[in-house]
Amino acid sequence: MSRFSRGLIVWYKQNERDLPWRKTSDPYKVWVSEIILQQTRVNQGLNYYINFVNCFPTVFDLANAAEDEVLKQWEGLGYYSRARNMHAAAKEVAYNLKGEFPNNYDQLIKLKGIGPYTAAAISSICYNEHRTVVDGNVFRVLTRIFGIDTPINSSKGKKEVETLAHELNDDGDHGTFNQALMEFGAIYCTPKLPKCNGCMFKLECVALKTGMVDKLPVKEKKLKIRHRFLNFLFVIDQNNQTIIQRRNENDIWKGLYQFPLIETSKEESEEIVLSNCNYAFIKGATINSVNSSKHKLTHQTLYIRIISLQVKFDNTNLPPDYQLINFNDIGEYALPKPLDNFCKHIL
DNA sequence: AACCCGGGGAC
DNA sequence: GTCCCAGGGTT
Repeated sequence: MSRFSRGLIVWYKQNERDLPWRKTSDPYKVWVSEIILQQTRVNQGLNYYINFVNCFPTVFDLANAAEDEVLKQWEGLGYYSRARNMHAAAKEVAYNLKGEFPNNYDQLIKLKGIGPYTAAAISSICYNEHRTVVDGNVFRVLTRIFGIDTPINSSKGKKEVETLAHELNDDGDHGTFNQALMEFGAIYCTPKLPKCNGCMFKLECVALKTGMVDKLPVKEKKLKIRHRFLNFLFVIDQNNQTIIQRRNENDIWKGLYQFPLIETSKEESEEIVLSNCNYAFIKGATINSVNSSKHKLTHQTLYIRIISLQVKFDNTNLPPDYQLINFNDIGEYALPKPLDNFCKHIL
């Protein structure tokens, strides 16, 4: 076995963080941790992991839960398809696989929400299958140490790093190697200000020798940011009732709940927004207040406006798919972050 | 291959 | 403001 893998694993055993999913061999819990940590830093996902496995201790508990319940646990974490796909996969495991979690890469990757990374992670960590993970950390560490300047978001660059990583994963403990490589990227070989001075690879790192540390990995293509103008109507009547609607379209926040929405293509005044919408329940309503905020996502900038309206509901006018609830029960529904912030603010 | 999907932390 | 995080699904 190579000096690289041996040294890395020794480093890991001395420096690994104390994290709950490293103390279990239950593939269900390892799976939950891997899904939560997709595109999510450990510090952001840690409490969600603890709450999630507490709420759904086994794959049967998750399978038997309602989707709204699962999404409520996921509220605020983002990328909600992870929760929906994990719920669907839990049903598959519980009902069609008799609760026995797939124990190899080829079966794991068939489950919804499990792609090449997660299948490699679970199969190597739980079953010591010889699979190698390639995540953002692995891309960064290996392109720097080996001086690879092929764009990592090209298929050529991906394959180059995958092949290298798999060759380096030549110690017998493949799961530990994978976790060590990712941990090294997360703690030492960070995107900004990596700790090159104390790095165990400082003598051989091509990027350090050639002054390319802050240039690698190379990524081409910049994404365009879409601007959207979301006007929500927070209507409330004398009995503290309000209207919500489940987002079921293929868009951000699918499966979460929102107040009645009027989306415009550009900034509009409240008067224009209200006059151009055909919600019957706002007839004769008076504006209590208007709350504006900007919510920045990776691919979209959302200009959020929440118009609070005092109304008297005429139940016959409630459109289909809209629900009348007591505002005191709003906490039972998973809300997009900006709406959750609003509700917490006015309570 | 290109695009979509959240939220937050570090700088 | 910029970058990117223990990625995956869809088209």
